[in-house]
Amino acid sequence: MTNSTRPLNFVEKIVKEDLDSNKVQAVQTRFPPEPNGYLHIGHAKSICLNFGIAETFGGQCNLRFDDTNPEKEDIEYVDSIKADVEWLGFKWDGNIKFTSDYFDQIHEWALHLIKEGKAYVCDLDKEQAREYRGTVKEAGTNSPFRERSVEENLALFEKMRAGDFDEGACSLRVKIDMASPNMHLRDPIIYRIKKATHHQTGDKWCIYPSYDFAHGQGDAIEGVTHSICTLEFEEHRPLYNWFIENLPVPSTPTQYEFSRLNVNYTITSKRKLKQLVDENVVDGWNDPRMPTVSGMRRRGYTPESIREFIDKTGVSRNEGVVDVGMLEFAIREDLNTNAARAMCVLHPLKVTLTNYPDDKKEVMTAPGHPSRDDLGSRDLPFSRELLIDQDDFREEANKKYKRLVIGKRVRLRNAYVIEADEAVKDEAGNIIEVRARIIEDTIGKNPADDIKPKGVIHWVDATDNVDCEVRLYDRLFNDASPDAGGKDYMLSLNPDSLAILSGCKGEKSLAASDPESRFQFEREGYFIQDSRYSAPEKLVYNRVISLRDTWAK
RNA sequence: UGGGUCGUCGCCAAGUGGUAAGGCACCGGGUUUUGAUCUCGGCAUUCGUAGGUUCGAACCCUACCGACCCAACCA
Repeated sequence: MTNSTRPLNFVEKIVKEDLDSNKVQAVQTRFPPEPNGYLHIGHAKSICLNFGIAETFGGQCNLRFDDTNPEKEDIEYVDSIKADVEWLGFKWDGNIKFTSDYFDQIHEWALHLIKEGKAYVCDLDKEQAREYRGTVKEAGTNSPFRERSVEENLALFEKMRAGDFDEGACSLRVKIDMASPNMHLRDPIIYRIKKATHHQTGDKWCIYPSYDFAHGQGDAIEGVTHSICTLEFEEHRPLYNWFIENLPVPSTPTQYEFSRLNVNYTITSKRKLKQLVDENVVDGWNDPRMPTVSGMRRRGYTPESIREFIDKTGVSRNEGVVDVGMLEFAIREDLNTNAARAMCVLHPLKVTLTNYPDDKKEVMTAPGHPSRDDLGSRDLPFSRELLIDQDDFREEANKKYKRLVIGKRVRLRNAYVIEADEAVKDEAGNIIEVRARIIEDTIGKNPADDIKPKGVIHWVDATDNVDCEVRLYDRLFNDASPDAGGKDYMLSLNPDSLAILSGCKGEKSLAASDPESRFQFEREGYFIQDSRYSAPEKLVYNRVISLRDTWAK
């Protein structure tokens, strides 16, 4: 949600000014992904910006697939992108658009340019074209095919279209300036031969327009007023404008650039993310450790938290790196107020309450949330044998340790205060059981002798509980900038990014919970059932994020 | 000896000639049956550096330094 009190970002200011000055009547934006991969957190920023602006200024935002390269694109991606945009909570206006919807029009515009003497078919191959283009510091040279006649160009382009040439044999170029300091203006290629089947147009075409020759035109056709993209397209803007000025387009959109989102300890490059998937470093594009929208969704992030994170992170032209801590803060903030509480013991250790009758059973009642009555309450069976976490017991400890210690007391959350008497060990010396006593009449009140416990620990009944598997995630990379300066990010993978704990014991109420609902396992963190592996007979929980821990080990 | 863009607290980010918002992180106090939450307080005499203009500059000018982008028939 857009925070109404925050100042407008620079793009919003431009939109507001254009609206106030009547430069535009209504704002029209678009989110233009290429369907060649899954959406990640960086795309989420673009989505929030484009849809967000339309929303706050009463305009519209289209979803348009920029599908000018059939070799890299696939319908699978089209579907996942649609699902991700919707999940994030945005609705595009009208039908979904495809740049390929405009191929006929774009083709006509290519013809228009040829007739105007502004475009020509060039027979230079890739390598030759590169040589003629010059370098970033040296001017290029005109192609020897630059002065072909309009008739010849028309005929040649038609042969390209008809499939008479092999891929790479020639291309259609626009005649601008081979000496321009801007490389994109050195007679850019606007149509190339690709004998590939397109996911939308099938085999209708064997020539496809380039990004530069399609994007702005698509914007113009859709009446996009503000074409928002990332900084690397800045140098394309003169070309973008050139086409808008030299073609009889129906409207005149303007391109604005903002800096893309970078998050430390994270990579956001489709190619690199794909490598993690292909090499099975992760469990697919939606692995809970992936910065993809689908991965974050499976991890347990809420759409609200992602939108909030992006809002707090701002929009500017500064190339910065946002601390993952901000993302973690956003999801903790959301889940703290919205997730129901529950108890789950991750590393069970048996506690026998020696002064509690073997045949006695009680049912404790605990609130679903400390401050939200609407989240109801839950019943917690309690008996002589309980389970607590191994980390919550020590035979002896210093005063800083606020959990169970022999001879000391601790509060069992939502139940009695207990005092430990002895630790039972196996032959190897491992503690396998703690023998303790309850202090009578301490439910909801302090001990009568006024010796108050220092801490509170969570627990679960030793038999009346639900078994589950818990997956603890940590950052995928140990390096804050895994791929900076051409570093090999595969070398900084965190070997401990996933820890699978089996035999965890959760409180009884979990068995009946909705697979989609998120919980705070008290004193541990926030969890959600894993959409891939969890089943009613075998619950699997993903840890979304741990609780903030100032005690820090 | 090309062009473009950017440099405000550890991180993100307002401010655009009138004397440095906010968030994250961090550090303290209080509350607390989650070492959580909540709450109170602290946290840039300084805006990449050096000059200049001005009564007054982070904002204007000049030079310098640093970072990023551009030589796919990718987007």
